[in-house]
Amino acid sequence: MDTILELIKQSGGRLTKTRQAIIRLLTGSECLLSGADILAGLKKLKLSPDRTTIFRELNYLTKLGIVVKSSINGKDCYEIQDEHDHHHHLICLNCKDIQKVELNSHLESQERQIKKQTNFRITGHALEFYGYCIKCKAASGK
Amino acid sequence: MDTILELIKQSGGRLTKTRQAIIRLLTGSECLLSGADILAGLKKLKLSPDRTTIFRELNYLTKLGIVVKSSINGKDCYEIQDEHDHHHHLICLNCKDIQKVELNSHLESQERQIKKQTNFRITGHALEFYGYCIKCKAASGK
DNA sequence: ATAAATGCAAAAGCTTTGCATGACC
DNA sequence: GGTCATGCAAAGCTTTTGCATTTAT
Repeated sequence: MDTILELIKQSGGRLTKTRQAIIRLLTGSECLLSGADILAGLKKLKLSPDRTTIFRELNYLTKLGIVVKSSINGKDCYEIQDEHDHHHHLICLNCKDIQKVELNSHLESQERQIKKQTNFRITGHALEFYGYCIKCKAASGK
Repeated sequence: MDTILELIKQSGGRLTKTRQAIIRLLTGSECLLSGADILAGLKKLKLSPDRTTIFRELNYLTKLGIVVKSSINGKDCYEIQDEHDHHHHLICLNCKDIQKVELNSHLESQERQIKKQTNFRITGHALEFYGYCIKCKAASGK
């Protein structure tokens, strides 16, 4: 958290209320948040910035590498970049619920392999499993 | 290809020109195609259906399980569902180019593990690596 | 003949841009 | 005081919906 604020100041950014609240929301979240999720979270904190501000902020944080952006169901979703918390997501095709899942995966070694083979510089990855959560299994037609 | 057409007929669907052309485009494609990509491909074949038709068609094929939909850069992208061709994607953050990559991955066994642990019914997954392709490495600020 | 597919117009979501105003350091 | 951040209005892009018409079987 402190390193994040440091990074922002270093790059000439300011520590506004909204910015700090957004970072706190993302840091505290167990899962991916959309622009709308962030907006809802801020309202609970008695902050009501314009949607424009949210998106500008999220793009700003993405460019600084503080958050990671991914696309789910046509929406941009964001989460804090954290080398140590390595997880992925289960996305229900019926209720659109997203849940976190931990994998003891070999993705890191595979990334190294890909780098060698393709010369592509990998800066991150997203792994999403699609299907039906417990509640929606019935609705899925088996 | 024949099994696909069979599946469509069985479910009461018709084999229209556009539908067949879309399936051929997706079957022939090395990579994920967006709605706009499909539209462009059809124009080359002297077909110019409305955008609406494309999206309706892609949703239809998705529901039948013939194609798989995923979200990339805020756009819905589609590819033919193929159990045997198991690959993933490298997405350049700069030029948005998508390239295919083959992984000798352990994802299948991990899917089984997740099923046990969470009771989530997994029907598919998407693995995307983000970063910078060879051409764009320079533009990325190293 | 019947049900499915299409085109067109319109709207709905989500995200971005431009510009003037206001806030942080 | 200068630069960064914000709000508002408007536009952009992708996708969806409704309805009347056409087409495949």
